[in-house]
Amino acid sequence: MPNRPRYDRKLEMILQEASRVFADKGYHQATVRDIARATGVSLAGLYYYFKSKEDLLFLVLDHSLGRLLSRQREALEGVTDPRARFQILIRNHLGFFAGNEQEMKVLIREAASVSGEMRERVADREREYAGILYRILKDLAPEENAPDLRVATFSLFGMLNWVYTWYVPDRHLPVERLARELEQIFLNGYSAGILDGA
Amino acid sequence: MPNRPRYDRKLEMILQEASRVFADKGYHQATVRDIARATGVSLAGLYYYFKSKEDLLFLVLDHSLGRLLSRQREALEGVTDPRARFQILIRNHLGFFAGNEQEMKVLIREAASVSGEMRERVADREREYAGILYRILKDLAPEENAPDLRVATFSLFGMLNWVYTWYVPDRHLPVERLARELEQIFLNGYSAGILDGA
DNA sequence: TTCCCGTTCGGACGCTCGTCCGAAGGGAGC
DNA sequence: GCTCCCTTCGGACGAGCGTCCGAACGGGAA
Repeated sequence: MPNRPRYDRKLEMILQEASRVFADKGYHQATVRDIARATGVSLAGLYYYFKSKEDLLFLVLDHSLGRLLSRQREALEGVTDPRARFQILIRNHLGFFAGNEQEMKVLIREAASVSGEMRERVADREREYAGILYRILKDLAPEENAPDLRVATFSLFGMLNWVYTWYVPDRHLPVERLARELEQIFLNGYSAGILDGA
Repeated sequence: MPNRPRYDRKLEMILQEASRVFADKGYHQATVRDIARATGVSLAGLYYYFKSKEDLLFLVLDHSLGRLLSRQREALEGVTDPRARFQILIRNHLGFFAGNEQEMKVLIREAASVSGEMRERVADREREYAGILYRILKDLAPEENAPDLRVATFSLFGMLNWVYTWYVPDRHLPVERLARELEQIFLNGYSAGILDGA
C-alpha cells in the first residue's frame, strides 16, 4: 500500500515538470533523462511513477484537461444566459492559458501523440469540451443565415488555440483585453466597428 | 557538373514524398529510412540530395512556402479592392490546403523544427505572408473601434490554420463553401445573420 | 569502345534512446 | 532496535537513429 499523500504530491510535481519539458522541447524530442534532470529524480526512479514515456504524456494531458474542464464547469454553473456563458468560456480558456502556458501548449500540440486507449480517453474529454462551446453557440445562433455550427465552433477554437504561437503576455495587451478583442471579432466581425458593453 | 533536369526532377520527387512522410508521422518520428522506403532511393543515396535530415525539412518547408507565396502573389496581382483581395487570399489559402494537404500540414506544424539560419529564412517568408494579410486588413479596417490589427491578423490565421485538425474534404462541406463561411464569420461575425454577395 | 564523372548503394560507425534488473535506502509500527 | 515494505537508484541492455565511407554503376562524349 503506497503512502498516498507523499506519493500523490511527488507525482504531481513530476507531472508539472514533465509538462514544462514537453512544452519546451516537444514530446518526441524530450527525453526521459531531461525529465529526470528537471525533477531531480533518477532515471530509474521515475519509472516508479509511470510505466512508459507515453503513459507519462497521457497523465500530463489527462491532468491538464481535467483541471481545465472542471474550471470551466465551475465558472459556468448557474449561468444561463448564452451570451454570458460565451464570455465566461472564452475568458476562462485564455485565463487558463495565461496561468498554465506549458500545460496548454502540451494539450494543443501533443494530444495526438498518445495512442490506443489513451488517445480515446483524451479525445473523449476534448469532445466534451468542444460540446460545451457547441451548445453555447447553438443557443447564440441568429435565426437566419446562421453560419454552420461545426465550422463556427472550430473557427473559434482555432482563434483561441493559435494564441500560443504568437502571444507574449509581457509584450502585448493583457489577457483580459485580448479576450474582449477575440469576443468582438468572433461575435460581431472584424469590420463591424462597434463595441458592446462587456 | 550535375545533370540538372534529371537531378531537379528527382529532388522534387524526394521533397514530395518527404512531405508526405513528415505529414503522416511528424518530422521527429519520421526516419530517413522511412523516406528511403517511400522514395525507393537507398538510405545512403538520399544524402546525395540533402546534407542532413534537418536540411531536408528546410527544403520541404522552403519549397512549399515558395509555392504558396507565388500562388498568392499571382492571384492578387492587379486587384486593388481590399475586400476582393481579402477573399482571394482566403480562398487561395484554403485552396492550397485542399490540394496540398501534406505540405500545408508540415508548414503549420514543423516550421519551428528547423533551427539557426534556416529557421530565420523560413520565419522571414512567414512574416512576408502575414504582412500581406496585415496590409489587407489595415485597408479594410472600419474607421472607429477597429480591433487590434495584430490580434485580428493572427486570429484569422488561427481560424485558417486550425482547419487541418478537423476538416475532412469528403465528409464536410466543399472548400469553396468553407471559405465563404470563414469569410462571413471573420468579417461580419457569428451573430450577424447576414449574407453579403460573394 | 573507352573513359570520365555524376550518381547510387551496402554496410558499418558512434551515439542516444526507453526500459528494466537487482540491490540498497529509510521511515513507520512493533 | 528490529523488521518490513514502499521507495530510490546505479548501471546496463538491445534497439534504432542519423550519418558517412569507399566501391561500384552507367550513360554521354571522344
